[in-house]
Amino acid sequence: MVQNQPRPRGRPRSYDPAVALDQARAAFWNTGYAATSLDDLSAATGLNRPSLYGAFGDKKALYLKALEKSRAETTAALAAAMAPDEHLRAALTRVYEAAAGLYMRGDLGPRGCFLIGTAVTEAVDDPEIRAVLAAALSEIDAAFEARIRRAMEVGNLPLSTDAAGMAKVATAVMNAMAVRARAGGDLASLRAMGAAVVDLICGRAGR
Amino acid sequence: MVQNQPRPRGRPRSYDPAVALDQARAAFWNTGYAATSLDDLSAATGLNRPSLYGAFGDKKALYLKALEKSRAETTAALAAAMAPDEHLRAALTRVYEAAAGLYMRGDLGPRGCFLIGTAVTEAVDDPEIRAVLAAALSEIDAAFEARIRRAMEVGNLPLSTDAAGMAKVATAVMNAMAVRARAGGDLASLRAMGAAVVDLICGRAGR
DNA sequence: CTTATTTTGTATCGAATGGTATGCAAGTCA
DNA sequence: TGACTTGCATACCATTCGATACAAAATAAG
Repeated sequence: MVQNQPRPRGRPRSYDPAVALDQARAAFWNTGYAATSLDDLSAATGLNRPSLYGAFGDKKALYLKALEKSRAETTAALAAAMAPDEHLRAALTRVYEAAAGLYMRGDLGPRGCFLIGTAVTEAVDDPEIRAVLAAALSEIDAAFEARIRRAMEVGNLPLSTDAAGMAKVATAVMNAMAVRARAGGDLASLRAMGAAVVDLICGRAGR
Repeated sequence: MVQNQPRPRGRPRSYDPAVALDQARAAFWNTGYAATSLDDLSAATGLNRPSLYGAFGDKKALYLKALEKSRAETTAALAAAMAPDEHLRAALTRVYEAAAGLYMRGDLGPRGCFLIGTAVTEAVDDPEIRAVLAAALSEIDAAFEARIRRAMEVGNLPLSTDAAGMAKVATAVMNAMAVRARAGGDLASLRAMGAAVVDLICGRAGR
């Protein structure tokens, strides 16, 4: 928290840039990057076009800010969820339950994960978007892999486990849950998918 | 093959609609539905706009035809790949190897699966696209599940196996491979992901 | 040949797009 | 108070968008 910051010189802005960014992201989230117009973004944020440009730059820059925010939030949330010392099964279950719940939210309908739902389409043609998406995926992989290695050290998983491969599968299920949410899948189906991969990773007996 | 069909009345069309549909799909595949303009489609197919309309209807109808074709091809290919009587491990390995190879192709760069790469973004706002995507996913699930059940009957998997859940995980990895391809992942990484889930499903020993 | 029928190419339509110039409003600083 | 600085709102710009009207071209039928 920055305190006692001297009031800037000119007219104060009438909105909170962080809030506006979230609102813009919500608009992108529903309809994707290409199909979301500046008018849509203006309506979603309450800012008119010139203010949007002043605050975030052009449409692409605004989208990249939203994308980067999602990447950071996802990585942070995942790290936090996997931190506690408990059984791997408990950690993974909590992660997938949380993901399923988050992915089913959305004003217009369940909209999954922002990265999967919007960046994947743009990634082929746009190197910047592709780079952020790749970074996010690799960070998610790393978080799962680190947690799996911890479980191996503690003896919850055999030492012969292919931690990297298993982590990729764990990430895959998270990504696929986001896909299913956008495809209209119900919460129970998402949860079942999470439970199934937890059983595969931790062994079904471990219940 | 329909033979001896009487030549239709008016001026013959100078293109093959099936080829044109594939070319249009290739354009959508790269940049997604919203970002692909009619000019792009016209350039990709060699048809001018009026001919596109005559052959396929408006942009949305053209996209839906491409989407439906992808759904049908995917389902058919999957059914064929899983038909032979062999070990589950062999069948799954072949499926993932084939998927990885297909997903890494693309004129502009690896572009994954058409359904995942283009329909997921549109699905929230468009019920028709969402329905095709949901149908495709559920058909893929069903194909995996049927194959897993066969393996259970033959004794390749324990009878206590959660076939439906396992099938969802199998689908998830296929979907995630498509995501990774668009995100710039290399072929080896895709193959590793496939191998990892095969090990998880069939047991690592079964090599 | 003429006529009927269908496709193709050009040219264009109105609307929506991303982006911006300009003047007014709301503050701080001296 | 008055100069200065910054954000806001209206109006506008050129371009691109999806879609179509219309006439020339190509073929079969009569």
